[in-house]
Amino acid sequence: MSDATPRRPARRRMSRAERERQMLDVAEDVFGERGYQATSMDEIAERCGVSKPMLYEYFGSKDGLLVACVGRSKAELLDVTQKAMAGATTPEDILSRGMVAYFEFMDAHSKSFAMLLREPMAASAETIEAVESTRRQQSTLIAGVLAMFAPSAPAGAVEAYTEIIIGASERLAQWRTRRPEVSAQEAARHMTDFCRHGLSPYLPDAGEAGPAPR
Amino acid sequence: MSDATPRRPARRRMSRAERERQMLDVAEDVFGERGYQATSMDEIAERCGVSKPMLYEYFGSKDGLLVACVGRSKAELLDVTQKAMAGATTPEDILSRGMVAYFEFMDAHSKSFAMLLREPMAASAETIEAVESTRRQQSTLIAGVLAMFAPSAPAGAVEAYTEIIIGASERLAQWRTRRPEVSAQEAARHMTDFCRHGLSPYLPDAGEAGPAPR
DNA sequence: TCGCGTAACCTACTTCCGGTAAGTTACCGA
DNA sequence: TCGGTAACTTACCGGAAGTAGGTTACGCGA
Repeated sequence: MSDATPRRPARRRMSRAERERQMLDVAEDVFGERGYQATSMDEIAERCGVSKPMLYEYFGSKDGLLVACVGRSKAELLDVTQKAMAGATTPEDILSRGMVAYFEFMDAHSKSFAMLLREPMAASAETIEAVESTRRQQSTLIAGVLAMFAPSAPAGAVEAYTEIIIGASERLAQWRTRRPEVSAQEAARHMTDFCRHGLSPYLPDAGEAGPAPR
Repeated sequence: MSDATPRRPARRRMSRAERERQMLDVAEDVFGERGYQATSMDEIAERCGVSKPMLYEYFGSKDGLLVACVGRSKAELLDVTQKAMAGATTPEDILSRGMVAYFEFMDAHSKSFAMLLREPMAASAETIEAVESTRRQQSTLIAGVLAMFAPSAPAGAVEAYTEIIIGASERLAQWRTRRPEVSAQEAARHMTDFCRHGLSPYLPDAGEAGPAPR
């Protein structure tokens, strides 16, 4: 009556690499569902069909697990955005394609990335550093594009503009999680329009075009 | 040898309002120093010269305490930015003064606000909501300005631009914590320049001015 | 096909911290 | 001076991160 099923259907042994990938998949899901704080290592372990010490064997700590998740996505994000920008020629096109790829990546990882943008926090300096490192990676990409197409811009401005673009992109990505009817293309268009001309088309003429004076 | 001092110098009774203010001051400090996660309620209690249950008496939970801190700053931020913008007339001036006030506010609360921007997360939905509420407050302010000076802009764009400005501001504020040599005025100027004309002054002509086509 | 080394895995614990129940002290007004 | 109440405390609970040490099963050579 009791154990007609030996109760060991899903629990099979796996190689290190295989188990590691599974753990990362599960962790990304659970972190995305519950948020970092509310996620317990026991739950991740259980969903993996494995006991808690295995997670510590593989990732050292709860932070370590999150950092590993971030690290995996980081590589993917760079790959996706770089490939998207590769085909373009004009600055507008580069920015536009890059932004579309960025927003589409966020769609694919919406749950877990929304968490990262919303709550990078909780955790250790290491986690923050991992997220910042992802930002730096994207910043480098953007700064390169800016330097290439706007060689006349002062260095300080390039750096500031890079930060502006990063911050704006992340905020727009979060906004889209609350406004799912806004497509990745629309969001990217808002972004490129704003970057291209800023608010000048809508403002009363006060100084016309040309590099900002003073 | 042991207790020549009766060891009760700071520990005095206080009225509810007085104690509450002190707790918020201490909590803002400690959260700013250690980050949310790494801060223990015991430490805040000790620094207040009071026992832990008092904190729970006053704020209900660790989250509640953080939310109260955020709430207090929220009012101050709105006040400061609104007052700064009051004297201006042109859109550029409004934006510029608002941004300077914002960055100066961040300087004054640098530790704790850097934490909020860096790690809004850790905590509950309530905490996130408190931070988002602060953003909404500032968004309303910005959207109002946009609507007033750019009535021709489509509604969808206004909303998106508001998000862009919020995200960009926060990111620039964080950037300044790593680049202390950048003054609030400089950062504000980068922001206003970018908003006014975007990248167009630096880009090769591809379509001139006018509202973004397509 | 038998054994044996090792990599995958588990049970059972400690510690730390958020949160709470129930009791104690000191101020204030009558 | 004395009682009521607001401010405050000690001493605890439960849950989750992290760990020590032992166990199982798979691969592989003889």
